[in-house]
Amino acid sequence: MIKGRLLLVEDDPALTDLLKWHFEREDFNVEHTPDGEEALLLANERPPDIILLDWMIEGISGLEVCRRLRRAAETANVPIIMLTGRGEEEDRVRGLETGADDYVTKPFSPRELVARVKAVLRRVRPALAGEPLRFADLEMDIVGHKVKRAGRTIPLGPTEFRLLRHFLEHPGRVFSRERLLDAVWGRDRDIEIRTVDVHIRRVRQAINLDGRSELIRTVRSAGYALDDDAA
Amino acid sequence: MIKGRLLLVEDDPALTDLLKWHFEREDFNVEHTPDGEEALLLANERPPDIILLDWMIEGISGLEVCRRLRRAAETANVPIIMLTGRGEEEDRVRGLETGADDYVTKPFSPRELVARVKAVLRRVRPALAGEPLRFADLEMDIVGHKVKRAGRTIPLGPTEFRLLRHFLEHPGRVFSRERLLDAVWGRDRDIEIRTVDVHIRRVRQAINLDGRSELIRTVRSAGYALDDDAA
DNA sequence: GGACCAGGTCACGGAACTGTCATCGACCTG
DNA sequence: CAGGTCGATGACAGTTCCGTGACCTGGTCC
Repeated sequence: MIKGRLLLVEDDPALTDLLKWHFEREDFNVEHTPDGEEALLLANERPPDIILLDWMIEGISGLEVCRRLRRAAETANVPIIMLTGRGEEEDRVRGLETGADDYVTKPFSPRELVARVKAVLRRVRPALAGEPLRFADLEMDIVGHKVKRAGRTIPLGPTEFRLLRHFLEHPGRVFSRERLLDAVWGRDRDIEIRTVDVHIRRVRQAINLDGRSELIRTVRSAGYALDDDAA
Repeated sequence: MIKGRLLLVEDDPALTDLLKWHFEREDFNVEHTPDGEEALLLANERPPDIILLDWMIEGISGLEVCRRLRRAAETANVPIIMLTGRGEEEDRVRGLETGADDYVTKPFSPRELVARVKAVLRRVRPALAGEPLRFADLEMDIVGHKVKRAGRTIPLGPTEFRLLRHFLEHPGRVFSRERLLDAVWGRDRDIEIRTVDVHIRRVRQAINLDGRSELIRTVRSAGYALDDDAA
């Protein structure tokens, strides 16, 4: 389960490796560059969920990178944590006032940094911390009423959304049509049982659009289930 | 201009005075209590904009206060900064994982703490920090009551302004018409529910003037949401 | 008072969604 | 392999829900 995309801007190879290891262990997707200009390009092209920014890097200074990130509309809301050897109060205050969300002084504990990243993300992306439902490359954001597969947004009607949600909340379990009617349509409604088939098909069509693998397994004479390798 | 209401939970009188002085100089409205239980009561009754919480206080521990604040719906979203003498990595990580937004170790610089409070508020309540709200190429200046898209100023009526503001304060989330009425028009007002549609349309018209992409997504049978790729 | 403006309501038309059916095909079973 | 069962599919009509233009109201500023 991927927690988010992290851009690490750091020119010390040893520290880079250390951080990479820690964050990848926590299921972050880590991109890395030692260069300020390149960081701006990367961030602009595909904004990450959070940026770790060393103050002293090749090319332009981290502070300037921070300032420019804030100015560009695409990255204005991306949280930034500054990493630095400069521990003077003056520097800290300047870093925070430039728009950094946190300011961590070297040497620091990687575990603490991970905790700080999570704290910031919890704040900025309730969707990320609020644990969207995931299964394989499928991702459902409940509060945002949005479904993505491999990053692409999938259009779903209300009933299809509820149906898929029910599967995502009980991955791997097989549900009979009756139970699906109860859970998705409501216990009292009087619906033809075969209608479930049709909605299953619609969900399948939607989430398999660009030739992706089947995720809903048919269990003959039993029902349906969400499954990694459904035929 | 008042930057916000701050609740200080701290039992050291000297430190209390020092912080009070610093924050009041920055136009914060500071409430104070040395007691954990009382802090919970105060916060519950009228949630402040941010809480500074000492770990070692009379009665229950700061960590426990933090946990309970997070659990109560009224205060679940109020940012918390922990102040403490406990500098061990273990403690820091635990504090951050309990739901604190930042963790500052004594002795600390009051100026840095102020900067950290502002950084957290900038994130949580951009309006309080005097920061404009941003989403994609949309920009709202709360104090100046001005909205721009891609640099161009957009005229908006008062109600449309409040409606858009509400979306900008909770980007990506879906709101039902009922909830929008509560949030934008006020809980008690008796307004026809479909009126929301009309105002949504007016906001859309205004912010899409020069052929720009749609930002407000319609979620059938659920409501509306601010969204990057709203069909 | 009259012109203007923002806000609220209404009703129509159309788009999207939903449930049903008939048919076809896949799979099991003996 | 033949018959039977069960699921998949395409089409369709009814319904729900949303977008829109038009209208009405109340307030405000000359």
